[in-house]
Amino acid sequence: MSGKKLLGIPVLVQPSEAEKNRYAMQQAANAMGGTLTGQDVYQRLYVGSIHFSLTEDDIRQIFEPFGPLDFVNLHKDPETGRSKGYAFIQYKNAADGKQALEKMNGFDLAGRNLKVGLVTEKSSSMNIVNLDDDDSSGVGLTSLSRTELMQKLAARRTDMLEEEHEKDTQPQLPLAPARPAIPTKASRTVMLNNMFNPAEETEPDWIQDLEADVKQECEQYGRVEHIHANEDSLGEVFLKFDSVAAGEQAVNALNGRWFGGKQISAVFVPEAIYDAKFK
DNA sequence: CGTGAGCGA
Repeated sequence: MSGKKLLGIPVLVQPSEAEKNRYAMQQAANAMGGTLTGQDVYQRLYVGSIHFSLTEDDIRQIFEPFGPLDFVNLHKDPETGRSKGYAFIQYKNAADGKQALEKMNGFDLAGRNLKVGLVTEKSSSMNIVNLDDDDSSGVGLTSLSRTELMQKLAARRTDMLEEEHEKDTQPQLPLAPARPAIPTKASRTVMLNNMFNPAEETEPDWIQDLEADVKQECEQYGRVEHIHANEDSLGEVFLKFDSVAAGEQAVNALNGRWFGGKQISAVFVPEAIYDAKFK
């Protein structure tokens, strides 16, 4: 499966890591006098290298296709609410967890390779029942991640429609993971965020100047057919390229990059939504 | 300045 492309995204499978963890885990389990059975270890998984813009809900969407989850626990900095990039998840059934580990370890999600492994248990407190009230998906969002969230919600809707469509051909356990609802649906229409702060702008024509600059800068990825900077936002710039490939290049090149002291994000916008916005 | 991988309250 290594090197295979899923959703136009390369998949890297790293069996050595998983294998290492498995050995360590089973030895630990044996040493502990059999508190953990060979099945149990697969229920709880460590998921690392998660893109920082993904929420607990996103993680759930990505891993739930393998089977029902008890909880998803994405670790965040309590101060800022920012993701720390790793999570613990628990499946109701160990067999599902095994599938998830094998299929999702190394999965290139939003530009990062997911690390999925067995949990290295802490010595004490191992049977905390962590019930997860999952309606906290909107807490501590910066204005930047809020727009990304809206992005993802929009993407999720179309995903659900597509999944409905595929339902009759889907087996119980998908061979390949169902399309995760991630902000990575490639399109030629793109939104940049945090490109400017209107409060800091003084020139009367700053918005036009900015559009011209951004357009010129972005022509290296492909022909820019349309651009619009939203002056009532915290730096939104919408771009339509001439091809999906160009949009992908732009997102890959620009997302996370720094631009005049601000870190910008670049996400795909479904073309239909884009068109509806600007007509 | 810049989330590097990271095994939790």
